[in-house]
Amino acid sequence: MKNDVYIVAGPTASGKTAVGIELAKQMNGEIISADSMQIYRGMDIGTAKPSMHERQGVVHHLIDIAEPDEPYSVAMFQKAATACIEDILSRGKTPVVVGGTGLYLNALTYELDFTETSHDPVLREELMQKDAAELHQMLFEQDEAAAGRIHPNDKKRIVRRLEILKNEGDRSEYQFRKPNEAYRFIMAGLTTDRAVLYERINERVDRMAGQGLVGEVTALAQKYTAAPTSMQAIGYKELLRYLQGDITLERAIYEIKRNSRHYAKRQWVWFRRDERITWYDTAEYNNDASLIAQAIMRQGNHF
RNA sequence: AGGGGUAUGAUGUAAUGGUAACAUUACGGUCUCCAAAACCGUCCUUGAGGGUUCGAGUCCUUCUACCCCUG
Repeated sequence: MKNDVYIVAGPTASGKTAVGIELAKQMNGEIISADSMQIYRGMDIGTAKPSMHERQGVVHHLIDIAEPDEPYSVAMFQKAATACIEDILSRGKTPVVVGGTGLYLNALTYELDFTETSHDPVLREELMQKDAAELHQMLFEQDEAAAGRIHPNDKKRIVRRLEILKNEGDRSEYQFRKPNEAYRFIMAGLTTDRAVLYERINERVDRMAGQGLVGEVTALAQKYTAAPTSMQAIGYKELLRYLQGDITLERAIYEIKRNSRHYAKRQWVWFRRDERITWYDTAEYNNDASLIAQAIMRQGNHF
């Protein structure tokens, strides 16, 4: 019999953190964060990282495991999260994966093939200099199928594909979305009325500002000169521009709110098409994390 | 109150009298190692009325609103 692995997904500010903690408390579980930004140490306020107090003694994995200037990727997450699941199960506890990074969750629930591809920063840099049309032409010559699938303007994916082709040849034979059969995934999605969520996002950004987000970003900017991935995070990239004097603080806050709304929208789109997810409208549960956790446990039992 | 100026989508702007355009927002979507990233698509406009003209965002006129100057 396969072991259960609970997954709590949903857009930002939908209440995943609290529900995950309740779920873990009620079923003797531990939490694995599937969040591409809570990975980084020191990025606390802006990523809405749960404080030690909020964690209520529940063990959290994959939070604060990298420095902001260290590279991190899905491939590393896939490996680390799988190890965490095994570790938690071996101690007789239940893994509860909580997170809003869709690709990370897919890396766990599907058998995405991230076999050792040597990163080739030199090649990448070189290719990024070229214009999109030229790159797409190069891709077309080497892999017609991929060229058809990837939009000519999508430089990032074209370059990535060329990198794979150069370093390990064609591996187009792999299945597209092959489910990971190793565990029984119980997938729950949290959602609520769009206008309500957007309002909550706006309020949360104001709260983060009040809690000292500007100070947090200032400290990080002083400590790390180059942090390519982590400083793309919403709340950080905008405030960096403010600190450099490019935009006003008011404008930065406005952009953080807007970018957070866009992000939430993309998360919806991503998760909505995943028919394995059972959705819970948090308003129907009075936004009570404990009640929602109980409903998700019933979902697990009825599977 | 007198004089001058401006009026184009939600916002900022463009259009020798000749198909009203661009960016942002909003909305919809894509996704196999930077994913809070990257990329694609859709909607919405000439302040109101009258006139000149084959044809008006553009020229004339009245009104309205806003801005500046004077007292």
